[in-house]
Amino acid sequence: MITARRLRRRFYDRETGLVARELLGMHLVHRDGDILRVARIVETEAYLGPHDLAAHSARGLTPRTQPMFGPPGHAYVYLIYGMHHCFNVVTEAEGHAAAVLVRAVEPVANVAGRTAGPGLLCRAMGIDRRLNGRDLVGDELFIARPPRRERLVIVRRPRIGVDYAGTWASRLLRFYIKGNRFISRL
DNA sequence: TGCACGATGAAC
DNA sequence: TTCATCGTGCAC
Repeated sequence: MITARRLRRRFYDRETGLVARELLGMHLVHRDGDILRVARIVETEAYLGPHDLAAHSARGLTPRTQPMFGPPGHAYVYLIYGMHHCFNVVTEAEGHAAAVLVRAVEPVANVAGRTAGPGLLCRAMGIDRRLNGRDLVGDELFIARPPRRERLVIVRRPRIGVDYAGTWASRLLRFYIKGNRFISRL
């Protein structure tokens, strides 16, 4: 059972940049009705908290950003540009309001269509706002260690689409697996 | 109640 | 480079 390899709460209750890096290579799992969709995480971005001007939590606690302010190991799913969903995992202690955006995945099982981009991977994996706030230490939506431990070369880059965030725009908080062909942008 | 805009993706 | 499309947050 893949649930035996599921990440526990304490994995998420750590520094967000570290969680973003360690999520690379992990398997994102969505029990979508009778179908178990599995994909390997290959690209992430860290959003550190209210002091990070690129983070949604920088505008304070609002109905939308509520999951970010909640306990670690929960999903934060929101709609962007009126048509695309973005999937994040909440990190660090409750109230810290940090999260990791999953930007690209590589299909492993029951995932069809393109997955190189936050909106595309949500569509391919059947993730939408119904899953907002979902506990990732559960059976419907979770992240699990891959069957084999592998050595990865990780690339660090500035985050995508946050040019408005002043000095925070240039921080190296985007991470991806070097050479992977599912990366959203080089 | 109105309005500017976005952690995107696709077309041109 | 432009545009589709609409929820969110904040101004009025």
